[in-house]
Parts: sequence; structure tokens; C-alpha cells
Amino acid sequence: MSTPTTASVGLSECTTPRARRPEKPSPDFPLFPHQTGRWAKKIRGRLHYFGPWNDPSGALAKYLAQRDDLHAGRKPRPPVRDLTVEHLTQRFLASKRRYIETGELSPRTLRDYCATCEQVVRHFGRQRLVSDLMPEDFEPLRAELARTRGPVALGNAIQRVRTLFAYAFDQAWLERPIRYGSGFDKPSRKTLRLHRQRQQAAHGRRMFQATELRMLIDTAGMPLKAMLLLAINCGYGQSDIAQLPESALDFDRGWISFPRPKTGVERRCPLWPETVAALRESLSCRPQAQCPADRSLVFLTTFGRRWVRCTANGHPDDAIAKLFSKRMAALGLKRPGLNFYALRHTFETIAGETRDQVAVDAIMGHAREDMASLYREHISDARLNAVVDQVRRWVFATPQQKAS
DNA sequence: CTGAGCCTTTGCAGTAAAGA
DNA sequence: TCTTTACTGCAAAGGCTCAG
Repeated sequence: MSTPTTASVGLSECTTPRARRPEKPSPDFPLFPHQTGRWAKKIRGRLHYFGPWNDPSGALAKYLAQRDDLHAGRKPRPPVRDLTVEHLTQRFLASKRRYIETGELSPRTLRDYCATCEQVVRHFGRQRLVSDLMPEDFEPLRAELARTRGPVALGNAIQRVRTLFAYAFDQAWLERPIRYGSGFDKPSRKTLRLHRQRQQAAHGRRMFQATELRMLIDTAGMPLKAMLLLAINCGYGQSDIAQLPESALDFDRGWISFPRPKTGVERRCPLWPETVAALRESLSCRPQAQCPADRSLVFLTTFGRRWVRCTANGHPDDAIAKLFSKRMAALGLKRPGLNFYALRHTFETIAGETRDQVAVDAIMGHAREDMASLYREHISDARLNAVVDQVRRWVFATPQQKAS
């Protein structure tokens, strides 16, 4: 029990700047009364404060709790009991930001984590203790997340929430993992399958007709025509195209060799004569690169920028998709789901008719980590040619040829 | 004033890599 | 093989700037 004077003395000492410095409670008390009115200690050359003069025992407790971390040069961890939802999100995001600095995390992913953290703090309240969260708390959160999301996005969001609280346990800020209960599961595979089917029924298949493709290719202007041909010849997506360096092109032999940026998987593909011609023409009128690093790129916008770029906060700005969508509208071909990426789907579908899925995957740059691919060192040029020829015949077949 | 081109924001959908 | 973690793709809307 504290003496009756402690509170009153403490109060006056805190409020009057001229208060007299207190004595140490005992000779071996590790802290000294700093002139700012707080108990302090110098550790590793830095002054640390542990609480007001009028609360020496509290200051001592705080010092003992943080001592090991401070002496080791670490930031002291919060006491487990006091870890609030807001505090956790701040630390979690700070940790992820460090990964951004080393290039180990994309800004886009961080942005998703930020949004998740904001929603979690809004839902549970800043001051809510993490250790206090129980399964019945997560069911309403899931309901809220589901209000604006479909099954896929809901699953992603739930996963991010789990990642957040898993981090708290991994950091040893919790004595045991958070229990979410069964009301916080990700949507089941069945739900996802049904959802996909409904989407397909609503939007139709993401496939072009050969006539539509020819119309697009014939009427497109110059870099777009080359892009279209690359997409349907090799299954290239927008980001592949935007990052394609000139060195990937071998016009003499008619091959393109460019590891997929997304996966780093090696990828080679024979080029159609039409594609070679379009690429040659496109290169001949390529604008000057605005940034020296982009000088080697095959495609640049009128302003010498990359066609697909990351904006400051990690969002892709995809000029190819926009230009494409404009062309589609102009030709009266626009329908939902029929975007530039659908060219890649079309390639895969038509190419699959060769029944050589391995060769198709190799061209698409799909990483297949099964045992067969590990043992399969090389796919012959003939197989790749067969796949590409199949698609070329399909695209350029005139109705008469089809009939014959 | 208008449209082109660029930039930013929001949010859903889907895929790949790593880990257990 | 299943789960967790991370990344990529797609759509749409609104704002800004600048040349014609």
C-alpha cells in the first residue's frame, strides 16, 4: 500500500516544474531521476525513459520488461497483455515496409496489407486487445469482408487477416495462436468452382473468333499490330510485351526467347513471318526512351515510357489494355471479358488442339514443377513449331481454306 | 472547349511460389 | 498434397494537363 503522500506529492511534482528531484528508492535502484521528471537510464549510448518520478515501481517494472531488448540494441517489444489491434497493425506494416526496401515485397502487396489492416482496426477498434479476440469476434468480421467481395477476393482478404495475426504469434507477442473458429474459413473449393461457372455463363468464354482477330490485326496501327501478333503468336500478355527487350528477338532465325518476367521461367517461341514483319516495322518507328533503362525495350509509348508500368503506390497502369479496349469498341467487337489478356487464353485454347500441352506450357511460360518437367531438359523446336503453326493456320485460314 | 494521354484510386479475380 | 504467402491481371471511374 502506498503512503497517502505519494499521490499528492506525485501530482505536485508532475505539475510544478521546480519540483525537487526524488532520491532513489534504494541504493541499487537502476534508474536515475532525469530533469524531465522521468526515471531514465542510458543504454548503449542512448537515454531511455521509463515513467514519471512519482511512480518508481512502475518505471522499474517497465525497465525490467524492456531491459534485455534495449541492451541487445533491439526495439523493446510491447508487453503481451497490452498488445492492441492498432499496435499490431502498425508493427506488422512496418515490418512489411522493410521488405519493400529490400525489394522482397511488391508495393502492391503492401497496399493490400494496408487496406486489410485498416479494415481490421475499424472493425475491432484501435484499443481492442489482440489477446482478447475470440472465435466469435471473427465471424462478424468475415461477414463484413464478404459484404463487398466475391468468394475469391473474400478468400484473399481472410488470408491477409490470418497472416496479420499469425505475425503476432510468430513475433512471440502472443502466448498461443489466435483461434478463429470455424466461422472464419476461406470459401470452399466448391464455392469457388460454382462461382467460376456462374462467371463464365454470365460473360461467355474468353475467346476470340478468327475473323475478329483478323479484323483487329488488319486494322491496327503500329505498335498495336505487333503487340497483337505477339499475343496470339506466342501467348504473350501485356506485361510480357511491355518488358520485352530487343535482345530477345532473333529475326534471322525467326525466334523469340524471353523468360517470363512473372515467373522467371525460360520461354522460347518461333515467330510467324507476319509477326517478324510487324516487329521490324514497329521497331523502325519506336519513340525515344525517356528513361535510359528503357532504351532496350521493343515497345515504348509515344512519350517514350513503358506501356505497362507501376505507379507510385504499386498499381499497374496498363496502356496496352486501354488502347486495346478502345480499338475493340471502335470495331464494335467489345464484349465483357474479351480483353487483351483473352488473346492469351485464345492462344492456349487453339494451341491445345495439337494435344502437346507440354509444348504449349513451354511457350506460355507456365511453370510446372512436377517431376516430369524437372527431368525434361529440352523440348524440340519441331514441337514448338507445330504448336505455333496450328494457331497460325487457325487465325489466317480464310473461309474457303476451311471448307477445302 | 475537347479529346488524347497520362495518373490515381478502388476493388474483384486468379495464379504462382514457398512451406508444412 | 494441401495451406499459406505473395504476386499479377482485369475493370472501371475520376482527375489532370496540354495541344489543337
